[in-house]
Amino acid sequence: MAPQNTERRRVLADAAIDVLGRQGVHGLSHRAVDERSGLPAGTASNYFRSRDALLAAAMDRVADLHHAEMEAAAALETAPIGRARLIEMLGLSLLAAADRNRIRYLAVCELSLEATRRPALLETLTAMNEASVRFTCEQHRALGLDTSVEDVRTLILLYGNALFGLLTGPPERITRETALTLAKALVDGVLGPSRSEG
Amino acid sequence: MAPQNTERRRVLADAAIDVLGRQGVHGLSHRAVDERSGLPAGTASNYFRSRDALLAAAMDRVADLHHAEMEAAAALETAPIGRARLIEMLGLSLLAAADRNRIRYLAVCELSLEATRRPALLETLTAMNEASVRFTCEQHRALGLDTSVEDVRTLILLYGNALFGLLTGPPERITRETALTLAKALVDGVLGPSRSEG
DNA sequence: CTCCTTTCACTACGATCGTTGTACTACTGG
DNA sequence: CCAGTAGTACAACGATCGTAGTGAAAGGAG
Repeated sequence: MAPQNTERRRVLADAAIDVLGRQGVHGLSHRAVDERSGLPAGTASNYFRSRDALLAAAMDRVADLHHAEMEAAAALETAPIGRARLIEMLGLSLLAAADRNRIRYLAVCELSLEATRRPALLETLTAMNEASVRFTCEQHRALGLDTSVEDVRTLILLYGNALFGLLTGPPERITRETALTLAKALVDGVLGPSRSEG
Repeated sequence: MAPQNTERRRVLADAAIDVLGRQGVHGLSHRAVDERSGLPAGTASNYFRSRDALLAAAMDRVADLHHAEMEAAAALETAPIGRARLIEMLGLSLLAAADRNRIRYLAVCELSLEATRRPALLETLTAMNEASVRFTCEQHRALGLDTSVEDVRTLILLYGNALFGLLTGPPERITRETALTLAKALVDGVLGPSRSEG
């Protein structure tokens, strides 16, 4: 029977994300995950009996990490903020994702593309996106911004994909400056130039 | 010796793009390209002796197609245009890429991600991007818009990646309406709200 | 202690992969 | 007509893949 040990499953899922980010979908195999995790050979195939299951585990784990990060970021900011501060927050978050968490978000890109062909992945991916939208909506309200749901959706779509551009482009373009420029373009473009400057 | 027959190389490269778009990088193999192209088994491995060469061929071909398409689109519009028309052009181009040419641009996304780990691919990819930037600059000038090089660069980065979002998201969101909304956000965000309405 | 169930490490199998090599075919100039 | 050359089809190699199975360890029940 397939073992349930959650801690090991987590370790394996993290290793899978690492492999995805570094070697891409083509590099993901049970054996590669075994090596990356440092666990004995055969362990990955033992916990996730198929490659599909491995992919799904990586996707789930990535969604969890993403949610945790969102909540952590939200906890830092509670008082109402203005347009300028919103841009800064978005820009810094963009930079962190492209720089510090580069490998993980590269894995997200790989998984997003893979989800195109795997309904199961697409499901948790869109769920993750919907959660982001809901969460960001609440967050905007808490910060005193009355952004519409549709605008938030557009903002998140553009944000996620500016990230893709940053990740796949020349690495030297991953700077605080570029990230802030992008964030400003996103916010100004979606919310309008300066409807509620504060 | 490796055969030079350009026509066959083109057919094989097109088949490789098709495989990339439909099955992803993981699905790309000499044999898969043979099947997709309808050519006899072994042909792909004959023309492109390694998988790397196959990937590079797909990348080159994609760049060629992209350039051809840009020039074709440019030929349709010669007189000066205003902000509104620019948004419409961008939006329709976005829609076409996500809908009509879906498979090909999915392949571009796969290749972009792969380029992260393959310097050779990254080279032609950034060359393709630079060409787009230069081309778009000239085009903007010809259309009576004085967009700065940096703004064009940002615009193209966001454009290319809004495309990623459209491609990887739920298919039902690929509509003329969404495309135009995105285009408007891009233009307004990068160029400012309405500095030179016309 | 003994038995039994659960968890785990490890092995084995067929299939497919990337790659290279070899034989057939269709032209070239003589 | 016959070499010689370039292009093509096809076969074969070891390596790796995805998956399933098997036997050992661990831990609780009687």
